[in-house]
Amino acid sequence: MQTTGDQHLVKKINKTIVLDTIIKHSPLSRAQLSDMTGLHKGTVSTLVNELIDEKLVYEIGLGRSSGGRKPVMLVFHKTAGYAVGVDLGVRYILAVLTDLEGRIVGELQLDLEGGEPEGVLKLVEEAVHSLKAGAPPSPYGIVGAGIGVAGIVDDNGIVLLAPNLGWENVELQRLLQEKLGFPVAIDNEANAGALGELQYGAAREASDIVYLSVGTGIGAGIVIGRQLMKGSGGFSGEIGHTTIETNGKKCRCGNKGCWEQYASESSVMEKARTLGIGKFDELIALARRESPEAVRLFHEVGESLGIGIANIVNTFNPELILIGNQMTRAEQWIRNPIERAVAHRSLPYSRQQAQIRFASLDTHSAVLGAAHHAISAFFSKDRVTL
Amino acid sequence: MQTTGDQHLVKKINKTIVLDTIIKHSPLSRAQLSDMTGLHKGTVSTLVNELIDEKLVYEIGLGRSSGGRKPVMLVFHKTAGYAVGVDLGVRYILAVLTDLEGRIVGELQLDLEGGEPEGVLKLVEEAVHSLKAGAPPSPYGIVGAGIGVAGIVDDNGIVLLAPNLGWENVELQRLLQEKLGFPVAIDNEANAGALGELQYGAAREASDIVYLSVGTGIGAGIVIGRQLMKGSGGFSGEIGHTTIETNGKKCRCGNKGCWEQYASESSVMEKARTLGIGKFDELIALARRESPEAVRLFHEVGESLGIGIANIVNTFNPELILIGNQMTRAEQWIRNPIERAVAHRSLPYSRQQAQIRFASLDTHSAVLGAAHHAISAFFSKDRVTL
DNA sequence: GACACTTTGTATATCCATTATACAAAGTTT
DNA sequence: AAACTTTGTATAATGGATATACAAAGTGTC
Repeated sequence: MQTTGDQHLVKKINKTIVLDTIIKHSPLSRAQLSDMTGLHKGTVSTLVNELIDEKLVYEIGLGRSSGGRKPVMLVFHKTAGYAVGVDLGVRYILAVLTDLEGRIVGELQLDLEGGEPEGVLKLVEEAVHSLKAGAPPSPYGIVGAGIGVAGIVDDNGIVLLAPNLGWENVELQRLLQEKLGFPVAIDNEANAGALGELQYGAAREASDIVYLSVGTGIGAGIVIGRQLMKGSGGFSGEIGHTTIETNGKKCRCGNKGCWEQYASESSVMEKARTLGIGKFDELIALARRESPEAVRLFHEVGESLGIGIANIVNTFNPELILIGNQMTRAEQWIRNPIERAVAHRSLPYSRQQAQIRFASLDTHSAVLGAAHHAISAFFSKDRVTL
Repeated sequence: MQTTGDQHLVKKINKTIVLDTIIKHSPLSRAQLSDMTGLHKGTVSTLVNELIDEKLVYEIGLGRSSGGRKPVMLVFHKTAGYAVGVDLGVRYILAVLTDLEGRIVGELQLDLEGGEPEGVLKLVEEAVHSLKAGAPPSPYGIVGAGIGVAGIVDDNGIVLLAPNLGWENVELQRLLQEKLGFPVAIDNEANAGALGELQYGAAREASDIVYLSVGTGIGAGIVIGRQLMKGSGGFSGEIGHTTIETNGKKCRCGNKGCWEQYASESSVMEKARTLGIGKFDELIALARRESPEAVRLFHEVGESLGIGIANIVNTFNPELILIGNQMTRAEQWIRNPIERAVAHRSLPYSRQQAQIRFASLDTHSAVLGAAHHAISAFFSKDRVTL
């Protein structure tokens, strides 16, 4: 039994349009809203007044006249509530408190040494509580938390497998939600990153993008029509395990020649270790000092990255490919090799439209995406889009 | 200025729901419709009566009583109009006339030897006219034509490149529409095939599928949430040119190690030629007679197909992968090698959900998908879905 | 067969969004 | 100061959906 149409639905649709327009273009008058949305003046008035009652919008006073009565300017009440975003990495927990526009108002980072789910959960809980304590008073309080996890997450917020954390079948969503007392949403780290860039970063204007989280492994957050493509079980984007070398290096996953064996941070570090370099930071530092070996390693990983990116270009015809996570730090050395490989290996028509860029939110793509997930869940009750 | 909500929209939404339900479950009474859709009895009555006026639905008489007044049974008027589907292959033109439910009521096939767009267009036009002449009289007549082309097609129905036809920048949609006098829709062959299987074939119940057209090359029609994923310019699905062997065989596209160099019909035939076999039919015949060489060739191509399919499984997490076009004919020899390769090379969670099957419409996936495109365009004026 | 009960489908009233119209308030321009 | 503009609200009209009542046409039971 699908959702049918009635007046209530119409109102939801129009209210969504009005609120979205205010969020995107405020400050704005009712008259301007009517012009921009095509809704009748009276309709806009009614809806805006309801939004004001709900504390989601408020009036900031009069604007400039253009030959008549001065308009009352409206703005989105971005501090009507706050959201928490958590990036649950392998070696760290990064947590932020944001307002409803995704602006960071509190941040907290702590190191992690893997460990049992219970212990890590405790730490996450503490981090969230401490951020919550720092949140200014607001009508809605903390509207929810979003967590981005470096692992495979299913539709029910269960972490099926997080190899680098050593987790299997952890009911993260349920456990955290019980402890925190507000809604919790779980996503994998690449999807969270894609959401973050889509909403607040380099992909704000884009529609079809692929966000690549290049760290220990390679994961993709795939966005089609500004919506995450999650796959039938929520497992899509495990693109690091696609084969780019039929009889290539063995991978932990059981396959041979997986992309991430050639293009991930781990794959560079494996080679770097033969040069006596143990940490990614050191390798970056070496490359900065123009060490030919370090630069060569990055050139190699860049070419390998380019191969997989060309595959993405041919498969998805996206308008934008964003490279995120640790590997962004090597941008200056890998950019050219990537572009060369893509130029050689992708089809002209798709390549023309595909921009390749680096994540603009830096290390914060995933954590902001997670926060956005919470914010969007908060609004989703009253939202309908066509 | 987005579409806003009003009563007209509500009516469209509900009418769409009612018509879709009738199409899917007819024969059906108004009372049953009310139950199934959740719409009020009176609303259903009004909408059904309008659909009857529009000749899209009619009453076939009384049904069984279940302890009260007998219901009036309604059915979709599937012959209220007809659609034309054309599969414009490299060596043939296959055209069908279908009713509004996609059932074939006329078919026509002719050989093609490549050639200039003008000549081919003329042939297509003649084929369509001859099918149109055979269509029974109906309220709406021919509602439109859909064409599936073996090449790269953009959003405006321009065939940017059809290497095997030798075409470049042919304004197929405009040219045909002018000549035929009814709406024409152009798709590439893989997208058309995906649509066909989605609507009338093995994917009728599925939501996220990848249809692989494995012929001269390999193209994919990617369906997410029962919608074609077209990419930002309409060029998505050129999956045959993804790299599975970094330094592999050279491809016409300029890349090395493209999947279709190992897993397409052409790639098998290239090997077959060294055995003195010139036609795919011969190779199939040989394999039927259990020729070890022929069977070995198919085993090899099966394994290669499996590699790319595993990549698809990991990337998309689809519920269904359909293998279509010429290669379906080798099903009995390639099925096991494909499954073995996928089992070795894809991640367990995604693999569990991914069924791999062969196109159930056989050689007609694309032509029926093309016809469906025309039908759905005809209905789209009055359709809104949430 | 009479009676009670069900089921179907329509007719009419009510509800509630939007739009249309009118208008008051508060500007600018000449 | 007078004429015109612009903004925002109040009230009526419009057109959908739902709610209610009811007639028509069944079934089942004694």
